[in-house]
Amino acid sequence: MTSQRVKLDSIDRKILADLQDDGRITNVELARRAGISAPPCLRRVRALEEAGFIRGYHAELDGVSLGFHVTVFAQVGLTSQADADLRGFESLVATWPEVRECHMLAGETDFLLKIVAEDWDSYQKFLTSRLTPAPNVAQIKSALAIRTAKLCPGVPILPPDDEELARDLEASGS
Amino acid sequence: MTSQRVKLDSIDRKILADLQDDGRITNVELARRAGISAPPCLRRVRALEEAGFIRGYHAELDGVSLGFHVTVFAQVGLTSQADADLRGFESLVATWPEVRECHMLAGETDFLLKIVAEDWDSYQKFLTSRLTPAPNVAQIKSALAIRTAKLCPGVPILPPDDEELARDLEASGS
DNA sequence: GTTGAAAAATACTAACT
DNA sequence: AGTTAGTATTTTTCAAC
Repeated sequence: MTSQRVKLDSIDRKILADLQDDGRITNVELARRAGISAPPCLRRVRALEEAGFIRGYHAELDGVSLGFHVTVFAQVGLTSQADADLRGFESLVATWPEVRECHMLAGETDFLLKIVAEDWDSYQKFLTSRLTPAPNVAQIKSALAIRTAKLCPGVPILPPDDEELARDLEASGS
Repeated sequence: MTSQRVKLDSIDRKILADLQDDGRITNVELARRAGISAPPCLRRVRALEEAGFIRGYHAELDGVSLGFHVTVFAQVGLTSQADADLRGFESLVATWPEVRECHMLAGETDFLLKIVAEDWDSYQKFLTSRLTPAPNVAQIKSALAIRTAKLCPGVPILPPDDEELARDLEASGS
C-alpha cells in the first residue's frame, strides 16, 4: 500500500473489466489477456484492491431458482428531511436483508429501495411489519418488477481498445 | 450434470451464502465453514453451477473511484405494449452499457432502468442520443440518485443456523 | 521503484476406498 | 462423502532494468 497510483492506465482498466466480467478468472489468464506476465498482474490486482477500486468479489446467484420470485422497487417518502433522520432511516434499512439497495433520490428527498422477497405475501409481510411502521416513513409506493430483462453488475467500464493497450504496454516495458 | 438435486440442503445454502459474500473464497475455507471436506464441497459447487443456481462470479468495483459519479433511475413508458415491441425495447437496451438493469414493471407496463454514467452531462448525452430517440419510447422520468446508502449484490439468502447445519451434517455423514 | 523469472507453498482436480 | 496423489496456481523471493 506504499504506492497509491494516482491514475489508472489501460492495463489496469483491462484488468478491472475482466475481473468484473469473471471474478474467478485465474491470475495467469488475467495476465495473458492484459498482455503482461503473471506476477506484475497479481501485484496490480492487489494494489487495486488496496486502493479501493475493487470492493469485493461475489457469486451471482439466480434468485428465481432459489425461491426469490419477487423484486419490488419501493419509493419511500419521509416526514423529516433532517440529516440525522435520513441517516437513521438508512441505518435501519441496512439491517433488513430483504432490502438489497437503498438510494437517496434528488429533488423530492425520498428513497428508492430495491427489495427482493420470496413471494408477494412475504413482501407484504415485510411491508406491514417492517417498512411501514419505521420511524419517519410518510408514504410508500411499491412497483412490482414483472420480469428483469437485464441485470449487469457494477459499472459500465469498457476494456481499452487494442491501440491504447499496445501503447501502455510499450510504455510499461520501456 | 447427471444428478439434478431437487432440493437444496442447509450445506448447499451455506455454500451459496458464503460464495455470494466472498466469490474468491478458497474451496478449503468454504469446506471448512460448511463442515465438510474439500472434494465433496467442490463437487457441490460444480453441481450448483451446472444447475444454474450460480450464474457467475464478478468483482464488485467502486463506481465513484472509477469516475462513474452518476446513478439514475429512469422510468420509461412505451407507446406500444405489444409483446414484440416490449421485447424489442429490451433487446435494444441490452446493447447499451450505461444501462445496468432493466425491469418491466407491473400495472403501467413500463420499464425501470438503472443507468450509470460518469457525470450528469454524459447521462444527458445518453438520454438525448440513445434513449429518447429509441422506437416506441413515449415518456421518460429521470430520478437522480444523490447517494447510495446500501448496495448488496444478489438475493437475501440466509446462512442456515447451527442447529439446522448440524442436523444436515449428521444426515450426510450417515 | 517497477518488472520479469524461478522456487516453495498451497489449492484444485481426479482417482479410489 | 472421505482420503490420497497428481497437477496447476498462487505466493514469495531474487535478479535486472
